[in-house]
Amino acid sequence: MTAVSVTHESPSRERMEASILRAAEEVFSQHGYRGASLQVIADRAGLPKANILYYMGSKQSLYVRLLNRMMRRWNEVLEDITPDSDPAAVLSDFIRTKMVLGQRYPEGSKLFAAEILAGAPFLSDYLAGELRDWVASRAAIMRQWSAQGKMDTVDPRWLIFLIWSATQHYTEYSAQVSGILGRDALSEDDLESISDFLEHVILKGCGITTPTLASKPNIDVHRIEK
Amino acid sequence: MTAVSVTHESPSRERMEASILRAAEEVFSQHGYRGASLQVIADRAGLPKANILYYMGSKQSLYVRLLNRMMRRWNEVLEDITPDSDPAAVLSDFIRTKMVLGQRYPEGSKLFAAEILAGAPFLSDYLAGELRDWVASRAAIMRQWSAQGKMDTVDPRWLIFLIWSATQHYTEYSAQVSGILGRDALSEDDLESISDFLEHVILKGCGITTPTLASKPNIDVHRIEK
DNA sequence: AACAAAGCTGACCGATCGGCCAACACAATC
DNA sequence: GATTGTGTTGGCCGATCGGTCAGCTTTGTT
Repeated sequence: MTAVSVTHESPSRERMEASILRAAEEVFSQHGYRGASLQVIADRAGLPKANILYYMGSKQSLYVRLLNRMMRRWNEVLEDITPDSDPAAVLSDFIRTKMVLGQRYPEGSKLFAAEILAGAPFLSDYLAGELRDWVASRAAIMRQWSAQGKMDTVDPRWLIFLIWSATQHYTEYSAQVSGILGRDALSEDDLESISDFLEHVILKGCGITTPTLASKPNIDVHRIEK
Repeated sequence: MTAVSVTHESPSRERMEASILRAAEEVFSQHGYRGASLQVIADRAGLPKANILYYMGSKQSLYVRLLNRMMRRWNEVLEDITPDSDPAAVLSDFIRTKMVLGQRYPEGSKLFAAEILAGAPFLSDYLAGELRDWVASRAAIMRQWSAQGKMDTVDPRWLIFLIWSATQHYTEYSAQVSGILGRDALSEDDLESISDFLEHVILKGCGITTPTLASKPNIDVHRIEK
């Protein structure tokens, strides 16, 4: 033992666990909890199956660990929002951050999607607890924006769901999107174009006018607001 | 043999197959192709496992049959669209029809979602063929709408994806939605409210003004942008 | 050098997987 | 009443599932 720390792990163990988590995320995201097998995960990580269980204990604890990691990654979003915030800036940032997160963690996003599809057996507490509170608090602020005339009076919960679904679509349905577009993956330009489109439609659709965006033409012209 | 027909099946066989398909759709939609087991499907249908294979041949042919059935159900959508159509009417109908279809076939929608998540192993040909053409033809018409000044110049492909994702979200993520809203399922009023919201935001966001909708209030405010 | 602890893995466990088949039930035809 | 074709199913097959364990190697401490 090199350090007195009890909680900290050795560097080699960390590296090993990271490679297992990476492989497991790929397999779970494609086939869900029941459809994934430890043997396939082990093969993809280049390790014997018993080694996976040595580090992770069980299939379930490995899966739960991946879920928790993904939930943590999403927590950075829409944190600093107040009744005094500018809706245009906040929602634009929300949309773009979500798009970036989806591109940064495609497997994690799909993992989450598969968990929800299965009926959220491991996430039901989180959804009805933490996440519900998160939505409720943001919705309350958006309602104040509407009352202040900063935007149309729309149900903020539907707005949040709209942004979630529209952005996640491009990671979780990447097979469909790339099949239709005839590309293997989305390019940087595609992502920029999509983000611009979503910002334009959603902000305008919610009646959010912004001086910084007023001069911005729709989509087909290349200009950045200043 | 009662009838001369070769293609037609006996009523009892049809009833049996229908009950198998119903049970299989539930299981496949929750756990995906690999995660589903014939034993579970058989139990849910109240039949011995061998009976499933007698009627369906194999797990794969049962799965493919469900996929094809779901693709057929979706074909009714956005069929009658021309450059002369009214974008407001067409897109409003598109949004509402998609919402209704999602509610009518929730398991089928989830089945499709799981297939895409897995990388669309059984649907890649369909996506890159039929569906791509479908999108391309609709997109071409929408571009004409833009050229005619009927709507903003946006990429119609992103618009189609937006409507797909926003509507499908409420069936495929029903576990998340109901967890957050604290309900077991969405009510009729919820669905009406969501449809109104999506129509409002998307049409307005695309710069589509409509006389037929002018009398319709947005959620609560009586004013439509001019 | 001796010992202990941690890392590692082949072999094995009972359960379950998709699929096959022989045996049987049953109705219609001759 | 014998024959034939369809429906039905228990039992079995080899493969694979998640998980355990004994026993090996490697590393660190004294």
